[in-house]
Amino acid sequence: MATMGGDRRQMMVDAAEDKFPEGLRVLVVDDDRVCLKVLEALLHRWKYLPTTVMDAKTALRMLMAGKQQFDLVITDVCMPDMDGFKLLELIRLEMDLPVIMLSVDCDKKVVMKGIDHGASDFMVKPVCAHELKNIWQHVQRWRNPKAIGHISDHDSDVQRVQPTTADKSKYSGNKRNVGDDSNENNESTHISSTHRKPRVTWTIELHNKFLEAINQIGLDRAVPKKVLELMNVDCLSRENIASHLQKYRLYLKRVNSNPSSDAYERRNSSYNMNNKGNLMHNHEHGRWSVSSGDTSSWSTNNYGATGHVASPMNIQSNFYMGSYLHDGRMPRYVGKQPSDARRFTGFGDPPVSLYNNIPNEIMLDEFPSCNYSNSYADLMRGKLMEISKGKTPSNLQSSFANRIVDGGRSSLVPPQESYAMSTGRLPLQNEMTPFISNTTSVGGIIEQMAPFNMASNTSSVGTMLNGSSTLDASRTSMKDTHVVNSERTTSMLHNLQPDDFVPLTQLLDGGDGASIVPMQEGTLEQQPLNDQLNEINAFSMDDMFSNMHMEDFTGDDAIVEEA
DNA sequence: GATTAAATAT
DNA sequence: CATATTTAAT
Repeated sequence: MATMGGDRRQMMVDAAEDKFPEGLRVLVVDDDRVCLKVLEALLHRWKYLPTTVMDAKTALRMLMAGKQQFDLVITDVCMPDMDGFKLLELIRLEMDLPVIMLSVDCDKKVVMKGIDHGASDFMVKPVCAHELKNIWQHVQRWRNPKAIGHISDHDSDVQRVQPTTADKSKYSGNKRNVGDDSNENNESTHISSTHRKPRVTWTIELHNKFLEAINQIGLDRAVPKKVLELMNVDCLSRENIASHLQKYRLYLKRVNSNPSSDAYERRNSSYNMNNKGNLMHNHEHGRWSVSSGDTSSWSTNNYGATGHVASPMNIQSNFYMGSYLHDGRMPRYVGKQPSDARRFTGFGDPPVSLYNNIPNEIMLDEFPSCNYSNSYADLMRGKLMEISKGKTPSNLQSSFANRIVDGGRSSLVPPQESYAMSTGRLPLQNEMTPFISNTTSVGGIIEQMAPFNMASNTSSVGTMLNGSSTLDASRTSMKDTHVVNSERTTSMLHNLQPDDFVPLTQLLDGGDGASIVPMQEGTLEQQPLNDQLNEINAFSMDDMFSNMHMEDFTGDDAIVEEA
């Protein structure tokens, strides 16, 4: 990190050897003058170089100034202008420094709050000299988590709360997102010893990359390391991949072995498999999931709000290859929600066009036709109506675009995806200003979107994808994704994803023979290519309707109700 | 209170 | 590396 200069480094080296480092620059923040003085004196005694400040804002300014480089911050919790937690939060967000909290209050909650927010330690006032002696270890551990074990200090009644996991953090990885000013080469970035690694959110893009890699390597030969290499996403660690791979495999297993999990799917399997479509199906706990025969489609929000079709039909050993979704929840990534949200807000193309000549009325009627006249359907209908009339549904706000909301929890999203990221938990969920603030409406939006989507899906079957894609098609770039059938042709499938989605490339593979995918035959290939614009719609509608007719809906209803 | 994604441990 | 367990989130 920035604070580590040449001799700093040496210092750390010394520290690693357990040599007591001298001259660590400590910024002490406390509105209590006496405390400040005492701390200063004590720190001096241990050869630290303390700088004292009486308020958090000034402290922050000093820290931000950059000029002054500090190795460690000690801050009181209770301060008038800005409390220690806030300061801690900001520090976490903007820089990479260990912070020790100080408070007269040794209430467990307070202590935990500090720790949870990323404090390296929590000391209860009054602080004794010996407690300060080894604070350098925090610096060291912060910088190099694996180097040291425990901070040795036999504290009095000081509540040292240090997650055991802390010392165990291995692997560099740690990509601290925000403002990771850290320059140094990897190594330097450490993880807050006291913290869990930031949670990685597997966005659709990421997953697509993941799938690409898998496809390239072959499911059976895919190992985390290779996948990681192929993905070439630098914020991921091998562990992240391993974890995801594990989940993915479990998903595949489940899906393959337990067809019953989705009656609908079974019934339509043939369609499904070939299809281009993702079937929306079930969901658990009120969540919809998209199942597809294709790899890249996912629902973006918990309700399967978005469908993407992109599909490389590359088949992995089994048709399911791609579909990630798993139980209804897997794809809950919200990464691009914004786009989707935007899509529904009504700007851009008049929704009407989405349906390509099909009167809205019909659409509207058809969809809910699934006889449930439950509020959901109605709601949807309402929404759809609204939208189709070019209105922006009241509750859909565009402002929501570009926010990353992960059901309230924030996660790290690789920068390259240009998402705001947050540290594992630093960003207090409720006050995480910079990136995810004011999400209040977001939840609502998502909720609102759900019905809408369902509506489209409701159409039965699935369609989610289709329904959505239709929408997408109309307003998005219509990038084409080349899909190579195992066999020959490269059929062009429109990538219905919103522009920002990373299109799947690849696929040609032909992986295992299974790849049949005659699929598009019916629709796609036979479709007059020149239909260009309508192609998609046609295709979507086709599916939609065929599905609708194929099924009497009862099945779907059942599914729906199941929820 | 159950379920899950992702992290972490084995 | 695979698999199991834990954690933190809904």
